[in-house]
Amino acid sequence: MVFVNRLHEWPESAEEAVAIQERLRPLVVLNEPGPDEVELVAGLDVGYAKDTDDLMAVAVVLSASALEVVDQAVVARRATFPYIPGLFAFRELPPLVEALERLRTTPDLILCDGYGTAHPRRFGLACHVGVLTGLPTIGVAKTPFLFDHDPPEPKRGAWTPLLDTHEIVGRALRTRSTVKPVFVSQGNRIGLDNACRHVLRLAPAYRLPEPIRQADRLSRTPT
DNA sequence: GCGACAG
DNA sequence: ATCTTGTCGC
Repeated sequence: MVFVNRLHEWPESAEEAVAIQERLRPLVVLNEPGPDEVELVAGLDVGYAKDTDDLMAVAVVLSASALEVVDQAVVARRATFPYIPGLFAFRELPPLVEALERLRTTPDLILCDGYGTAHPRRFGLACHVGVLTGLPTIGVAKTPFLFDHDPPEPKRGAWTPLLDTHEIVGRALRTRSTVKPVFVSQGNRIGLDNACRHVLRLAPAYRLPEPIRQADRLSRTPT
């Protein structure tokens, strides 16, 4: 089970949402190296229905050794916040929080689809989840947002920095040779080197790390 | 001012 | 995010 800090409320406007991000940002821990070995790793993802505001939030937990699903929770909900770039955590977080609370295991690490510190205010979804749970989190995104990067060498394991002008906010990490990289950033309580090491290890066969693949798969399951 | 912009 | 078949390549 994951205990989520409930001393927070959801915003009703974009201005409120930005204020919450600025208020919570100082609570993110970025100077911890993070876990060396992990036993249980969670993956989070949200699927959307085509013509409605219905969404499906999924939290799965895999064994780090065999990469097999050992726990899962699915929450179907109506979205309460619109998609706004930079604020999209507020759309996905309410059902994701509920899914996390419904798990019966406690992961050592959480992988989120989207960004952590690679965010206009350095407070993407992975940071937000990290602050609410106190657990180590990593952001894994499929596209670079506002940031620049050179293409990594076309070999699995190669990476280049993800840059906001001259500030490093994450990495473009190649998890499969000749395949478009994923974009990794720190969420909470883990360093960038270690985060990339875990992501690479958790993605032995496909572009996306297995916990996120499994969460994505389950979020597409009709009803 | 307009468009682009994690999912 | 979602709408979508076959097809090229390792």
